[in-house]
Amino acid sequence: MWVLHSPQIIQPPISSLAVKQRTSIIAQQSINNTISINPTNNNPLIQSLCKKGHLKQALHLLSSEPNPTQQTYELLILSCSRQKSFPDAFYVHRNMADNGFDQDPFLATKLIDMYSELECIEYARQVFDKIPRRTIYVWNAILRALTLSGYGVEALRIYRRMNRIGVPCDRFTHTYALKACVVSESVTSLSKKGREIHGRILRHGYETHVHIMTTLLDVYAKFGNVVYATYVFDGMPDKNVVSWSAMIACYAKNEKPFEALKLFHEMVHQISDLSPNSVTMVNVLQACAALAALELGKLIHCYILRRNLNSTLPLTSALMTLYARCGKLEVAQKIFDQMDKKDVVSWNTLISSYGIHGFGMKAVRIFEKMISAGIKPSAISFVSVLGACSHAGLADVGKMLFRSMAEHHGISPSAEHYACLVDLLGRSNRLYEAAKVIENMRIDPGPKVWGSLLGSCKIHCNVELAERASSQLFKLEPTNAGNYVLLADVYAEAGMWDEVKRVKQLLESRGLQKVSGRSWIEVKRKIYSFMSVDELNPQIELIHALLVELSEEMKQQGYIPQTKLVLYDLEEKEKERILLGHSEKLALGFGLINSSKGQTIRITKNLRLCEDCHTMTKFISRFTGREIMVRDVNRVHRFRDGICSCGDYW
DNA sequence: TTAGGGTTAG
Repeated sequence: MWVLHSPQIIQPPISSLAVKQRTSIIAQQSINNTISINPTNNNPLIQSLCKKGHLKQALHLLSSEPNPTQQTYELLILSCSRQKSFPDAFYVHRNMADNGFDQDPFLATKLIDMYSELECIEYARQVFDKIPRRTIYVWNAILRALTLSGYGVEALRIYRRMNRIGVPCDRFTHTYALKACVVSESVTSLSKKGREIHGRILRHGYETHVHIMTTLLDVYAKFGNVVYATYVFDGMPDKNVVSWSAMIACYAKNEKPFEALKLFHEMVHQISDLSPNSVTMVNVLQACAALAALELGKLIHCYILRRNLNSTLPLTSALMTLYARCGKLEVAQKIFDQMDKKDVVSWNTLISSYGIHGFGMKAVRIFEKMISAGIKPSAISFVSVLGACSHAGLADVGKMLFRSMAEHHGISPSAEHYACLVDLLGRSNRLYEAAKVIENMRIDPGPKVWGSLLGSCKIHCNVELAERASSQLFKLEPTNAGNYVLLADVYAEAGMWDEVKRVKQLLESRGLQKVSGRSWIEVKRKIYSFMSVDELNPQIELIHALLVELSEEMKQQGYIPQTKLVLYDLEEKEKERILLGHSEKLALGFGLINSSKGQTIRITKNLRLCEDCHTMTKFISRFTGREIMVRDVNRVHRFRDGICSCGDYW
């Protein structure tokens, strides 16, 4: 799999102009009296030129230096890395080989780092292979290089080899090996690998080492294993701001935003010698964004300003996301406008912010503006802009952008991009076109692509394609209960109750449980959580009474409860009762009771907003004169005066 | 000579 090239192809460009330049530089340095010149030893001058960033001149001197030293090569290598110059790097490497330095273990480490920096991992591997005497630095360098380049499996193979042949690993080796576990495709096997490394770390007595244990915690977090991550965190005798931030990140990214906020609170109020930094705050903002906790998020924003924490690019993007996901698109835009420096992530954040609010064309315009501003779109830029087209029903614009990815931007569409395209076409009820896209895919359509098709089949009730998609999904993700529920939804919509029963039996026989609908609402800076048919809230009776009253009022105005959405063979009345118990309706009822008239009601839901809840929320917004925002798993819905910003397309 | 936590989408 490694492409081997001989480092003897590229010749250094030496011209008479270069010789003149060299003479002139020596003269200038001499006049400035900064460097003492020894005509038989160019090493000090080469080193000085490297330190000052004059790589080309340094290289011209190297060509006539008969005895380059190790330090000279070290600085040249560093300079090539900094200037990202592959031909120069190659030239230095060749020169080293000519002078017998290419097998020096110290310089080999530097060469591996350099090739890694230049994204030429095959050359790094070649350097490693040719070193007869490998110090632990050399082993660690190749582990680091492979991991940074995404070759996690290769890195772990080397780690295994080290253990097999008895190379004594140090604390860096374990850290790199742990990180290698994360950068790979096969999550299951590597999760097991992580546990093996965990065991080895304990056997080597590193259980109190803060760097290693924080990395270990982070690896478990990235595999979604919150229990193991918490176990590692709790067992750490010394925790610093990085360990705390990693644990907060673990909760924030694994759908445990309450735990993330609780841990942050503990960090601030109970650990006196630790101060949160901007990285900590990024994770805290993510937790607020997940809950659409605007008031709490504003408090956190004030905390950041008061503590004068560095407004780094990630922190600013996290703030934009917070406001956008809480429905405050204009604030996100304002933050973006005030940024001195913007990177591709800042632009992506703005694109997706407009996207989730349903402003598809605006998102496309921002995407174009980003390109005009000289920012190269990333793979995520396309996910963002295609997602924005999908939310707004801009199927043809999205198709055009999809084509432009490879044609104009040199990005090969990944399964995620195909999933966006399938979603885009599927939602627009171009289901057979979407299925055709899957048929013609050059890469393996993974669960995301089939999942997109199944999701669209649910919206447009297409039994044939839903069966096709779900048969694939049942093979690819046999334990994902959501796929069974979607298929059952399609059958229920089509009135195929025997099939509904069969799918539900399949779900039960496999011991799976569907993800319960959950909604959150923030009232007076406190967040309240609701589940369907919630009996825990002390105001539940009051909420039910209010919802029944509103429902009756709606019926008089022509509303028909969409009882077909209830997957149980029950009496109509009972189905209506179940519909009224949906978590988003309970949260809405709670919001109506506990907030004053001028306030916007903000609700978050962990799944797609149900059609009946959508209809009812539209009505309530008009009937009560309230502005209601519901952010579901896909997008933001703003209900005002009986109309939703999604235009009933979501 | 080397090290840990961060933003965007789905």
